[in-house]
Amino acid sequence: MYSYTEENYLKTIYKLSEQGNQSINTNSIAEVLQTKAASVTDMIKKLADKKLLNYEKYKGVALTEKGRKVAVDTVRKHRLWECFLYDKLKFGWDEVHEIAEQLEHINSELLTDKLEEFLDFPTHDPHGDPIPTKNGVIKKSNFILLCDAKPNQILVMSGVADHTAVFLQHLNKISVVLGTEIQITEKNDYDGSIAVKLSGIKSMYFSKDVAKNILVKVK
Amino acid sequence: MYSYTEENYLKTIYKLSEQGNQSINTNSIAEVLQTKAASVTDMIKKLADKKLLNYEKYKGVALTEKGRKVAVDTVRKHRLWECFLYDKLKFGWDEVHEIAEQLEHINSELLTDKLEEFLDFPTHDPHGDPIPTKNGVIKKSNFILLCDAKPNQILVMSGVADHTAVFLQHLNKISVVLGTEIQITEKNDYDGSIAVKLSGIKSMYFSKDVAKNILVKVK
DNA sequence: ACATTTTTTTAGGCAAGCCTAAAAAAATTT
DNA sequence: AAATTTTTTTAGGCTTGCCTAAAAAAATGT
Ligand SMILES: [Mn+2]
Ligand SMILES: [Mn+2]
Ligand SMILES: [Mn+2]
Ligand SMILES: [Mn+2]
Repeated sequence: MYSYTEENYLKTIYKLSEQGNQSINTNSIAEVLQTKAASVTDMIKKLADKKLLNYEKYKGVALTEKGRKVAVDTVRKHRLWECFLYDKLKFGWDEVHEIAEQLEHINSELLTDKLEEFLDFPTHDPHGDPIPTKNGVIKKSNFILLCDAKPNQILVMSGVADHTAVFLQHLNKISVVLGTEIQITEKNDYDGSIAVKLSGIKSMYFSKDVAKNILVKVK
Repeated sequence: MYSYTEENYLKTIYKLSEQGNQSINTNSIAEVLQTKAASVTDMIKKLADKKLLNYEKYKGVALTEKGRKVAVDTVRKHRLWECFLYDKLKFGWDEVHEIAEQLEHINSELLTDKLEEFLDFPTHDPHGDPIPTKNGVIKKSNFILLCDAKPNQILVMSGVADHTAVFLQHLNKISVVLGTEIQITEKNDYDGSIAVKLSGIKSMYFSKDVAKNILVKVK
């Protein structure tokens, strides 16, 4: 139906608009897709012709409902494949994204549905991100940043704000995975670092850089 | 490494050369790939530049060892994915090929290896075709055509010569699947049809068209 | 308000992969 | 051996998606 490239543009625009931005500008799309602004202008004209987004010269773009559906479906496939790679093939959570970038473009509705069933209808991917339903509904997670959480509560590690492999590998190293219980024992205003207790036993310090990229919910 | 299109050309040339043809001509490639001879000439020049095949004007092409390796690896991925779709996702054997045509181009050696392990190192795909090893070794099956088999022996259905969905669906209809035991009770020279007994009980007639597309081995 | 900087678009061009029509070579028929 | 048919290649052109350089518009600074 849509090309690999078209799906990637739509997905990028969708993600940028989820990050608050109302209208998405050319340069930010170019940056995410590692391409040039001129190429973005070319493509958004084509996507606008296909009614996948609304575009006014010099005013940025916004997805139409049709475009949003394609984008969300691509995200759905991406996250389902990440679950498959993580749960079934035993890839690490730092390895799944790159392969899912390829798999998300496989075009077969029946395959997506059967995959979902095979995985037992997962609600979140290995990074804690919600999996959109077949109808394009995506549940907004109410996770908070660990750096914004109150001390002493028992928090459950539920997602990441930084999806890079290096960050995920760092979390492996410090034994923080989805489901790990975290209790903030002390907050340092000076550098934003925090002292935590993991699983009620292991005491550690997290730098601000780490604390601001971990998503938690109160148990 | 190689594009979707390049892999498809190499796979097609490989399969044509497996079918006996020593040197592969332009028209036969065009026919399989549903394209024009002129497009084939374009592409084989590029593949020859990349040392994936040897090409002499008007003389046809033959894969180099490098080209054969790419082709066999694509076949390996295709058949492993067919196993996944059939064994794990419960697709019918008539449905798996089309989706595997997409999945075979996913580029990750680690993925292929982990998939193979997850499937418990299958030796044959859902159509009875052998799965090449990681090093490119492909075991030649010594199956014979049902129409060439001797009467009264107990034969085991082991593969198909016709891979089309309609033929596979017809086999479903007449309850012939991989592993079904077939005994020829009578051969009719006039029209090539045969009388058979399935699983030692069910008597049926197979037309020549059916009998010549079923591969069996003697039990 | 005007000048400068940044962002975006336009213009023109390139590679991959495809096409049709025409030319050239090879194979077949007479 | 010559004529005809078939196969293959060449020539030229199209679309997609990308690029650089230049022009135009918008945003920012003074
Ligand atoms: Mn991902
Ligand atoms: Mn993810
Ligand atoms: Mn197949
Ligand atoms: Mn097969």
